[in-house]
Amino acid sequence: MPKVSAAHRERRRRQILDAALACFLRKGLHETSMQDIFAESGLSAGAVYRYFPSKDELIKAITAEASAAMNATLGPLITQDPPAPFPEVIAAVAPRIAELARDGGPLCLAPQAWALALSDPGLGDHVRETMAMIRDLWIGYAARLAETGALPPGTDHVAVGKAMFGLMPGFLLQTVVLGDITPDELATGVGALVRPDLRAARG
Amino acid sequence: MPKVSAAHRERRRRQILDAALACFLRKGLHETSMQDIFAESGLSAGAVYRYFPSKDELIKAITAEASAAMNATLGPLITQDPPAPFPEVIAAVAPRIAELARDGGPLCLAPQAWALALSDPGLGDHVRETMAMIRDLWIGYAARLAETGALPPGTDHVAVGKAMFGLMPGFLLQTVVLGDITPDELATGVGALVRPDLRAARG
Amino acid sequence: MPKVSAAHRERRRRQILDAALACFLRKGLHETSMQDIFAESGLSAGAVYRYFPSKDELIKAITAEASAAMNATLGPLITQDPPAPFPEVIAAVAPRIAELARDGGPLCLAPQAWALALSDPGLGDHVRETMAMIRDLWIGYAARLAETGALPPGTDHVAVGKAMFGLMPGFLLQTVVLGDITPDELATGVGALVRPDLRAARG
Amino acid sequence: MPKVSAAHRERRRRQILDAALACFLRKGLHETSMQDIFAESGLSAGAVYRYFPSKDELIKAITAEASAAMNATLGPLITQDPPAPFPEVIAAVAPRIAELARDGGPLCLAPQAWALALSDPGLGDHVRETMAMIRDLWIGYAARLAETGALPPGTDHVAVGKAMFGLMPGFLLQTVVLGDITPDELATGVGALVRPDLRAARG
DNA sequence: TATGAATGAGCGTTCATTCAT
DNA sequence: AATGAATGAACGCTCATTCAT
Repeated sequence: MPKVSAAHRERRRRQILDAALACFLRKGLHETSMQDIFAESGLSAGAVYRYFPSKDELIKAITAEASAAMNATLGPLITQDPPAPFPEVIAAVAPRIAELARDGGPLCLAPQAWALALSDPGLGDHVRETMAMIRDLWIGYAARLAETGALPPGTDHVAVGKAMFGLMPGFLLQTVVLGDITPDELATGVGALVRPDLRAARG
Repeated sequence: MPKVSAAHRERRRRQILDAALACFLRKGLHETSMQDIFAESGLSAGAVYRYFPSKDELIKAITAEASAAMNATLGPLITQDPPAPFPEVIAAVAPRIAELARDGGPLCLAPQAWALALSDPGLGDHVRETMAMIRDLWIGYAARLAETGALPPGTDHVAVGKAMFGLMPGFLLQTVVLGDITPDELATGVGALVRPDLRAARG
Repeated sequence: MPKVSAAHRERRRRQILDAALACFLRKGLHETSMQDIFAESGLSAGAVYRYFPSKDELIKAITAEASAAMNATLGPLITQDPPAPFPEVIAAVAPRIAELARDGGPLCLAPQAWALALSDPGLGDHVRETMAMIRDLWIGYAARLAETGALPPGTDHVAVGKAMFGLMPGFLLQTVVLGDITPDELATGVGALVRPDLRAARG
Repeated sequence: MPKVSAAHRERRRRQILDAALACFLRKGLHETSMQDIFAESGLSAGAVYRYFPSKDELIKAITAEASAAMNATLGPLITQDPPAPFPEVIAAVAPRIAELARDGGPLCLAPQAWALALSDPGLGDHVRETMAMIRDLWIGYAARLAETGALPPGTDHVAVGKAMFGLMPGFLLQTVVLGDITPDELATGVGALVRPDLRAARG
């Protein structure tokens, strides 16, 4: 019989996750020490370690939340059938990404997570899976586009999906690193680039 | 009057830079210790510190080399006037990026450099400048495209340049993290996406 | 008036002691954490601490059980009067020790207890008392041997008892550390060493 | 070309080993923290770790010194051919052991080393090897005794050697734990126990 | 009686950097 | 110019123990 309620446990978990996110955003993943997180959360070392067995697990949990947010944002917009025209999707997705990436949003950590994929084998797998999952959303979208004839017959929808997905890191990077791109700007730029029939109404 | 020749100093610098790159690629920027670099270079701590006053400077020098390589690759392809059609540029740029990002190429470090921009104020400025510089190449290319009429009059060439630039991090990431994209695939995907007049011959 | 029956309390005590012994044998005294014991016993921290106020007390209780087992084994064999011949005693004692020291027997902990005597003042006294008590058994045996004339008149029976006792740690150590001595071997070796009249029948 | 002389390095090593020995004797192997050793030696963490890569290696080095001292003491006394009579050997060995075990002598650590053999796999092998090596000295001695006829033909000299070796831990334990045995007492006790022909002059 | 969340000092170890030689 | 021994603060993590429930 648990000594504290599941709600209490969940609150503690959140408390730790919130503190960790704040620290990670402020100082970076590597530069944040566990002591920083203890201080930020107001909890002791032991308390934090009861909920997360290692710093890596904490990072995993935080990045999982970020990718879940990304999925939740992206999913409804690009899994609908028939698919919305590409410029519309970009115009819808970009502001959501910008929102998640502004000022302490969890997407600010994405570039650090990408870096992890290259230097930390353990966390790397996790990052790779997450990235692949989100890209699959785009590939699926491209497939639907092809099916509905918005892309010419014989189009390699996987290649198209990879290219579409590839716009997102670029936008995110310009948002969080350079800070001088707006969602509208992306929509405008992409709109000016793409073929007219991708702009056509659905169906 | 210098005690050793400039050539000797340059050789030493290279020796250190090569060792640092090897270590950074193998273990990551944060995970590489200065002692790793001493060992890899065969030099003593003092010797390395004579040439680079801190680990940060070493990272800066390495990332500067990577961005110089990127510039050197990109420059000739997109600064020419009149500008080449966009799909041709992508088809030319993608293999060069893939080459620089494969298997110990310096571009493998790019995601780690991006991450630095968000967590390390000192190195961040450097990364930001570098990134802005490369993006300016794309914005200039878009401007020239607009001038030559390949983009409709009134097109926001800055937005277009930002979107074009944004494809590169996405391609790089899929190359180094997921490892399952080819330059051809990017060219195909982008080709299927862009407007017919962007594909027209130059002039 | 007790809230739970003495039997219940005794059962709990055993449960804890059994778990502690299992842990101590598996990981060693120092390497075993209290949380290991909580897990092994299936009890909570609070429950264990209700029965044993500290890890030291748990160790004391475990080592007391081991030395009680040793006493119970040794006592009947060497306190009888008239005393049995020394080789016979060794031949009887060695297999019992080997049995208690094999594979999870409590005597496996003896060397760790000896070590404690030197590094932990609190537990040290307990170990010292225990050791002295067992040695007194041997000194008493030597005294009786002297009385019955199996040792020459004027023999320093304390010195003889100390020497006899001293064979036991050596045998135990070879059993649990090297694992390549049999009780028979000890009996053979000692038999070949001792004076003929110590081998004579009693009385 | 080394920056400091080999002599300097050896002095540092000694300084660390001496500090470690002092700490280990005072507080025990487990209870001594590396910080204790830094403080006792007057050196920084980094300095100590330059010479010994881990606490385990420090313990190995210390116990190796103790066993080397034991070998050096025992060797000349029991490897001579023809072998000295057993009581003489005991009378010669006991005071040397007592000396090494008194008051900060390295043999005080022996029981802790034995304990390690049972709880620490890494250090355990080292302890086992050491113990076997010393026991082999006794087995060799018993073999020579058998050859010279001091033991009856057909005597199992391995068993005799194991029994002889076994007296040493017992004596050591009584010396360092109980502190109430003298080398003379051991010699007396053993002398009263052994067969007359083992006391005969050599050859 | 029993729970188990919480504590926080302390652990072994690393590492960027300095400086006497 | 070059060495490499030395520094010492900081790291991620553990653990015997307590106490509100």
